[in-house]
Amino acid sequence: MVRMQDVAQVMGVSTTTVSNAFSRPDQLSTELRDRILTRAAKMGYYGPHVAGRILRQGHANAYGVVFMDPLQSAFDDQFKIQWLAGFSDELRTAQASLVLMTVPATQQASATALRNTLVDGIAVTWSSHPIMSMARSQGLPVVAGGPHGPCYVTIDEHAAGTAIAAHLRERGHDHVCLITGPVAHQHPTPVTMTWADYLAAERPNGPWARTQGIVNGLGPCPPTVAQATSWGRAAGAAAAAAALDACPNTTALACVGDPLAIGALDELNRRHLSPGVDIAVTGFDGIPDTEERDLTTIDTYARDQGTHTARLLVDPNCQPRQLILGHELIHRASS
Amino acid sequence: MVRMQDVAQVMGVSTTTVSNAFSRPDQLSTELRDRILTRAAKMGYYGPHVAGRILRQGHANAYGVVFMDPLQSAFDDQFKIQWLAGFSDELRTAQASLVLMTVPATQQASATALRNTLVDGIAVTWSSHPIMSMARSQGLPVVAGGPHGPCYVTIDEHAAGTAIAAHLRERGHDHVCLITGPVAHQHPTPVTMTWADYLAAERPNGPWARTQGIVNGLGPCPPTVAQATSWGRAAGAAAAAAALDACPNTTALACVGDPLAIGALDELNRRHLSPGVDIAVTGFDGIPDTEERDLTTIDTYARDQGTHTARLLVDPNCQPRQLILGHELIHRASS
DNA sequence: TTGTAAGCGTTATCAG
DNA sequence: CTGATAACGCTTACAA
Repeated sequence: MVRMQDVAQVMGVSTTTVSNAFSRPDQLSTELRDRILTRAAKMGYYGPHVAGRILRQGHANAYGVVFMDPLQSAFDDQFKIQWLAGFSDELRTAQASLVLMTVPATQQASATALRNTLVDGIAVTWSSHPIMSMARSQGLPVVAGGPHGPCYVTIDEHAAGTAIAAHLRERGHDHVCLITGPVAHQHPTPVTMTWADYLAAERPNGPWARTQGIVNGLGPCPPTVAQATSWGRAAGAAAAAAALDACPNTTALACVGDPLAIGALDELNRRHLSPGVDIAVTGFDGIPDTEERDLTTIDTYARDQGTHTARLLVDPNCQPRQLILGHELIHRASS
Repeated sequence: MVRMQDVAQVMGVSTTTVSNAFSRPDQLSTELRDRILTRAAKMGYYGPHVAGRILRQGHANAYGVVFMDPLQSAFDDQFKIQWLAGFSDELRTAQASLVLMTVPATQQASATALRNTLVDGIAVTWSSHPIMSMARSQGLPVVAGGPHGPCYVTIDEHAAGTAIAAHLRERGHDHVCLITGPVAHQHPTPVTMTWADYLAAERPNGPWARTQGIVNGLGPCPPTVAQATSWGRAAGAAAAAAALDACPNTTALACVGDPLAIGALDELNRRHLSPGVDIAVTGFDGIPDTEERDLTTIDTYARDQGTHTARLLVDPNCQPRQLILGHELIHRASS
């Protein structure tokens, strides 16, 4: 490998001058700089070695995004995709690198990840992960995807939930079924229950705030709950089926995520029921697919959340550091 | 910042011993190791600094994946998503980091990217990009996504194209329209033409091999060509509409990518034509959506391609280094 | 405008 | 099992 020193030696100048030729053009004459650059190229020297620069400067200009599961599950999630697109674009304009980290939610895995990854900060897309506190205690900047810690980007999930519930109430729905995914407990098949039972059984994990928001917005008419086996579309269809069978008088399905809601629409199709006419369906997040399916939902501006997260990471002086972005009710034919 | 040396000094041992305590447990007594580790933790030392290690060892244990466009377009592409999932899983088992690089296809951008990114090798998902030769000339390992250079992972695109064309011929289709995306030239609206004209007008970029394979497989009945304005679903629908209007006797639409084909199915729906009965439609790549739409396609095993690419990158001794993986015709109702 | 020299934090080698 | 020493390749005060 040819080093900066080699170039300097051949040219009969100091390494400083060669360094400047590459990184601080204003520190030497254009003429000398050009000579150095062309000579370096001829010698097979293509510029300062990244590792050396990083060690010296003390930062890598790279930021990590933490996902819990095998990446596949993140890519199946349009919300995360949109979020990542925004995040990535912002990093690119800042000339920074993006490192994708898949880290199981354990102390062990978090420690290993932090010891093997060279980044100047990390973003965690959803709620809590042991890596968050671990990174913070090591002095590594962290931007969270929920209202935890000193720096985060989120929306007012509770208010958003309330808004969509209010939308349903205005339309006279007083037999709502809430369709949600696995939170603390995972069942092998969809389970239906009363809100009171659900409240007693589950822990406030996952999108708890939006769930509570929906229920609060429903006011005096607590929903029944159908708990799907995953947050995906097929699981949503199965849960909708279970809900409709268990509570035939249901007039609306309030889903805690868009994929669940799209699955519910699938199930209505299968039963030749018309969404928005026979039964209302609402989603949550505003992923692109909701438009085609004409699904009423809350747009949580995933892309913007990603953009702002990157901005906080790149610029430690960016204020404020606890961002609660807006959301928007998208009223479509499904309600 | 607390360094390894500080720990060594406090403990009254050499830095070597502290280093060993973290990285080579067999080089010292368990008892001493434990004392060092607990003491280090107490001092706020969480393990060797990544940048130092990287500089010393000469490798970063990180690998880059290069995308041309803003990441959004990569995420809209299910083939790339699947590919990336396989790639990522393989890297994870190798304990290596994954760096996402979005690099416009210019010399300038490629040079900048290589100078700012710390990776031990890169993968380029499709065909040629200036960064490939640039990286190789700098001694950085490159795995390509097409049959170029010393190391690549691909399938026999020509054979795959021939296979799907043969499938159509067996079913008696002799008025096939080939639907493809923009290759060298981009038109503002879909354009239809004869194969001869297309051949004369376009350069052998993009998925040229699979296109030629399809045409060869069609044998004595050259297709007409409809060139869509992008590789996406909506563009596929528009191109299908143009094709059906221009050539009413068309009996089959052979699409060069699955999204185009799904768009074509959309258009058939709109015209109340039945895929596989009134008109045959075929796709290419075998993305997950094809199953639901009952689309005949070629599964190119995107995930496997990603996995093998990562393996070649991680293990420079892995042989052979020019992989042509298998593909499979998936016969469904659309033909 | 250019040069000198001191690190940045680690690990490999080799000797004890 | 432990320690001294020499890189790894670069940047940046500071001095000339």
